[in-house]
Amino acid sequence: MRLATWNVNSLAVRLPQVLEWLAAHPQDAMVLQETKLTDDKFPHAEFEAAGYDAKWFGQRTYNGVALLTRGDGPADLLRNIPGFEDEQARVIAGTVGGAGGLRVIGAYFPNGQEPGSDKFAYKLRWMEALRDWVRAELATHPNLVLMGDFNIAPEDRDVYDPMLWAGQIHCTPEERAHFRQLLELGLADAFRLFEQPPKSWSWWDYRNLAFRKNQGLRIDHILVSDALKGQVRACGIDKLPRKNERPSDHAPVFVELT
DNA sequence: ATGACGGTGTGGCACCGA
Repeated sequence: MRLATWNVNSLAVRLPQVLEWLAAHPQDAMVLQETKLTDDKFPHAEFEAAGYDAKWFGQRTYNGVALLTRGDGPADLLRNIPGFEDEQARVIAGTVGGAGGLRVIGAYFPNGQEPGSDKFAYKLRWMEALRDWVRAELATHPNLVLMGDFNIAPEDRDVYDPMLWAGQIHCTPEERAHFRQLLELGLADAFRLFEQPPKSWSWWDYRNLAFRKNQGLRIDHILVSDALKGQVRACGIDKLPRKNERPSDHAPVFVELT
């Protein structure tokens, strides 16, 4: 089973690249973030033509998420965190493979802008709500994957210049504590289950030739539940799409389960 | 290093992302 996540930074711009990537790397489930499309504009026909069922949840200008799956489409679909009032479209979840199947949660964590800001406070509240909800999901779905753009670099080795980024957004102690709390629910960072090349990032700033200089952060993640941990065969980041002519600033992250 | 890039929506720029 193959699963992937990609922050596409506008699906209107990146649809051809997503279809191209899926053609080269077929997935059983893929989640997208930052589609930036209202629901009436979602290109579901293009995904259906490529063999994918699509579920989507978007809004104007910002945010927006989608869940692409092979087959009949996911069960028990959820949009955003139950009980958490949110005007922003950031979460989509569904179960693939029928009853007792795999619970797939795609999430676009808030950026947070700057520690101490209103947006940072929203990020913290949002992460608390997510954690509490994922805990409940795990209780009913032991086979669970939480993946997406976390906007958190969990450790210094996930940052090209940890001194420069110390205490900055994505790297604050509060954000990292929240990431650890997710792991403590019984989830594992699939990327770190394997030997990985040093300086592995999933995002590079558009500015300052950051990609060419490999100055980036690893902020896109795939967390697998303890029940699935033994089934993880591979996890990696595909940098190639970042070399496209009009790339997203993020690269897709993928995992293979037996 | 955060002005630098890129997307959106608006309108001749501002806002936001990370």
